[in-house]
Amino acid sequence: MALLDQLNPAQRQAAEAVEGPVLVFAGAGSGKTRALTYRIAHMVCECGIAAKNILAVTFTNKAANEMRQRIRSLVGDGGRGLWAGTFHSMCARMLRADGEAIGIAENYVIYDDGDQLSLIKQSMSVLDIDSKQYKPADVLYSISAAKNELVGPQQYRHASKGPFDDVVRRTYSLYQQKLRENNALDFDDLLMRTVQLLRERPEVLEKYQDVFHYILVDEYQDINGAQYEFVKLLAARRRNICVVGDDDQSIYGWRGANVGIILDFEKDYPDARVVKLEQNYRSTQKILECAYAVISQNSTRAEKRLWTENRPGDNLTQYQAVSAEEEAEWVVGVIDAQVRGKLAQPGDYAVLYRANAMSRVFEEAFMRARLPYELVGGVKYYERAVIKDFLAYLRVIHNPADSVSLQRIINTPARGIGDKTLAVINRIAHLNSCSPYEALRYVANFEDLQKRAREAVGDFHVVMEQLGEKAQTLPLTELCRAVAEDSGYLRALEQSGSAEDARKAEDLKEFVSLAQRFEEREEEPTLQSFLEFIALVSDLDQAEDLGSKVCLMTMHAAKGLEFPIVFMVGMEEGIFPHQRSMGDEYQIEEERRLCYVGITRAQSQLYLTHAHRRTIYGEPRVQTPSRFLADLPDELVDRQVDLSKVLTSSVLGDDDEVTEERYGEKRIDLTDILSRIRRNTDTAKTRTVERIEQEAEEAQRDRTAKERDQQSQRDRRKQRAERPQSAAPVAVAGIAFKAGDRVSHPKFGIGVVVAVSGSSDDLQLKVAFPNSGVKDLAAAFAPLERA
DNA sequence: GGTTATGGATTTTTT
DNA sequence: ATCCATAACC
Repeated sequence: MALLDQLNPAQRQAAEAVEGPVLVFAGAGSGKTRALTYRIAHMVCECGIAAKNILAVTFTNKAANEMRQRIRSLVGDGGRGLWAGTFHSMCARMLRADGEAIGIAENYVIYDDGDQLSLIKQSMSVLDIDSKQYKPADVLYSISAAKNELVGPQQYRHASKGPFDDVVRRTYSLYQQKLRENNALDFDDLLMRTVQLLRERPEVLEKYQDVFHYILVDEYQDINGAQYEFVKLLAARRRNICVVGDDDQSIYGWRGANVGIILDFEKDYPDARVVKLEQNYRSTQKILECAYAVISQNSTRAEKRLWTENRPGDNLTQYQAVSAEEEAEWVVGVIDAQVRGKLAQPGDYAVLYRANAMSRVFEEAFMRARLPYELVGGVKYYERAVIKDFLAYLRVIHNPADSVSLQRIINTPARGIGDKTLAVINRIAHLNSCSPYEALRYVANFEDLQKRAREAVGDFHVVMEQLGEKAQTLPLTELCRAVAEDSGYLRALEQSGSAEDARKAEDLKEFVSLAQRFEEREEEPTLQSFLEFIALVSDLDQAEDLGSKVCLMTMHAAKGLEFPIVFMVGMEEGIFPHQRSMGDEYQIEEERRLCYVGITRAQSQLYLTHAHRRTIYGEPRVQTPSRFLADLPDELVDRQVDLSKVLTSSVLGDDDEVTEERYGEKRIDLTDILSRIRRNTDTAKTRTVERIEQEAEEAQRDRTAKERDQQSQRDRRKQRAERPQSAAPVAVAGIAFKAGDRVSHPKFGIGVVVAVSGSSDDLQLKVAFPNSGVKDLAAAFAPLERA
């Protein structure tokens, strides 16, 4: 049993409970993936279970790949045949194989959000619904929510029947019909229709039940109704179902995830074994304590508490900036100082924000400081217009019934086929009850149209027909090249002369080489498998050179990741928690979970910042610190609240913030803030000299150790989490300085303390000044003041 | 049929 | 502020 000896007792329990229903609560940083992979390895190597009888379902391709890889490295070829995939890819596969039984053609295409929206708009306009009064996006959202709960168009009845529900119901029916006509499924259909298949075709269900003897579901807190039913059906016979998740990290409720499902697991399976992974290997004690202080405010959660054998660590730092710009400057200043002082590398940092819109001011600050950064998320590769255009060509070739794609490309590049011509095409399609693509061939005889338009359509049709022929014979890459050439799209981009189009042309060429790589790698590189891959695998080209740069991302995007040093920025009411969540306690709880996720990303240091004034949608506003900041225990946070900022703007402004600053729901007046600040300074001062010296020395030792350390970057990160170099506070003339502090010097101006060394009598500070560079200063003599 | 003005809204986004 | 969509233009 040497295999499982490498797990802690709780992890081991999770791995050993092979038979029957198992619920694993896996807290942040508790070694969940480790427990899971060892569990599977144990099943294969020690229980004699064939890998091909195990199904591991995840939400992301990344998670699925990671699982596959780690299993392989544990058990080698024994792991061959393991079913590891996302819900959507498993469903797509099942529908491809058996969908015909419920009327799904084998060459169906998968519609993404954009495609869905255009089909919704199309449907609404047919139904003569005013898209100003009812926003298509809202309607789509409701339809999606219905599908996630397995409510079909017929059953769609809302409890509160209003005009909006009526609109949704009517649109829903037509939308589904249009999907059928286009031989398309949207993301939600993949799940809903698979459940339909399994419910209506017992022989199909049995077939899969006979394959998947053991089922494992990751991130179970994020599951929606359809996914729940899918898993439940597959597991019904053998009941070997192991689900893993953390209700405290459920942050996708707005996308249909239902935390209640994980909390109800024991109701579904009363004999379930429940394992809690509560030992955290990631963060310092203080970080975990703060995380708990926040999350424990939530009322609906399974009680559990992370603990760690890691060191207590540094206090958290809270910083109040004057403005969004100064907030970014401060964050970048701290990072820059620490990096220059060799306390950390850019890849050790993450800047986390609530919404992508906040990335910009940080990008600008990082650019000015010439610090390498990486924007994670944002506009995705496959969502770029060029790529979508090109894909639309491929999709029409594969499935001519796809009218959404046809509409996208029929005048891309511009060939003089506008709305009017398109309307004619649609009318012909309607009259002949054929698809718009088939209608193309009749346009030539349609006298209503100008000769020019008819010829343009004819030419386009010929090109597409020829490409369709080529698709039968040419391998994928060649086909892609032919499409790029014959469509005239590449030429149009190259000839346009604009820099933007030149970049698009490059993107397009890059996409062709991506197809080539797919062709070389895949066993069956058909057009169909390629399109499916693109639709379901969005994150193939991520995570390579990440690691040497500061990561900028949303807190959602950070889930599952860890960083030695984390900045959570924009900690203000209305931003975090977000304005649109503030009305509803349930949504506030999700925001709080998001805050918990953010905090638990940090291994050794955590900074929380908020701006006193911020321009939102072009309107300058005075901001209130986030209620989540008030949840943090005072003794664990050094709050750098600059009273002069508050006072200045309060005196200048005439709003009701004049005498009070709000900390969440607690209203406190300025004298209270003053006393808080004093208290915090005192805490810093009362640290014994020995203690401080010890920390400073430790930091120094770590630094020298690091020089020798030849481990890979990854290992280094880990180590830092366990024994991070501390920015040790040092008491000088009654003032505690630590790395990251802002100081002011009469000659050099404002700077940031980068490193501290020496004994209490002879303290040496390294201070980075933006204009004068890094200076070595003796704390006892240099005329330094806190800035 | 393509180009510029106006109005409106504006989170998060594993698939 | 800025992006997007529709509308009124050329």
